[in-house]
Amino acid sequence: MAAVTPYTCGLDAAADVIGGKWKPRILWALHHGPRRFGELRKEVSGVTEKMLIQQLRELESRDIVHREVFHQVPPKVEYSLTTLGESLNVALAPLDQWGADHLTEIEATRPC
Amino acid sequence: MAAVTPYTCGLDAAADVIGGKWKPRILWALHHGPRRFGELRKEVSGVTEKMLIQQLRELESRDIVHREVFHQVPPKVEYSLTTLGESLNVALAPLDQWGADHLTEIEATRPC
DNA sequence: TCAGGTACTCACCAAAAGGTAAGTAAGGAG
DNA sequence: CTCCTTACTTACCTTTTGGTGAGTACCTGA
Repeated sequence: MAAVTPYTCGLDAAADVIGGKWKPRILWALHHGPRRFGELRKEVSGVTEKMLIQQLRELESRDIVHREVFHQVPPKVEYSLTTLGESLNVALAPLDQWGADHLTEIEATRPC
Repeated sequence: MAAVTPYTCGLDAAADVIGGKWKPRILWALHHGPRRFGELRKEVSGVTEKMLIQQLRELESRDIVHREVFHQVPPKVEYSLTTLGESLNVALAPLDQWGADHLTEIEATRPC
């Protein structure tokens, strides 16, 4: 019998979902409520439009974020967390806390 | 005033530590106690020697895992979690749980 | 003398991820 | 008729990450 899942544990699966340079920051930004594309671009500083869209699309296809288009000119698109996305953020909270708690150590051992 | 930290939140810092294709699985394998290099190679199925060492070295430099050499022939090296590593694993537990809980959805929306 | 077992180490290559810069669409304002 | 805003989209390039396969060091036991 071959493995039914490509993942070896839940952590493995979760890592697949939040993997990518900008996803944690996007998730964190959306934690405070729906955001427009342009707002996210500002809040997630350093991200380019291409990367932001790419990551949002991936999160959308994973049903982590919801995309709502308002048919206006100029266009308006709002991104928000789905129920699944909110539960993911809840699971992410302890990790965020860990990172905050050990920020000094983490920075001290940062490569380069 | 420039930012003092390269990280924008704890999650960002944590992601930097656990980033890499094999780190979550290595961490999970070490959760059950110290492991020799050869044991990890078997438990983390699919990993090559080069990648395993590389990731272990990174975790070691971040003070997440401890490396202990036994001066024998043939050589024996044991890897185990440090206190920091254990606390990281604790923070990772909810994420693992989330992944396990939503395995079906995650698989269903997997690209390719 | 030589194979065996363990933990690496290295040179080289392939693939994936990320970055840059320019362009598109749509309609309202001037 | 042109500019403005917003949210993308595309082509192309660079960087990072991961993979392959071979080689090394060490002592032991046959």
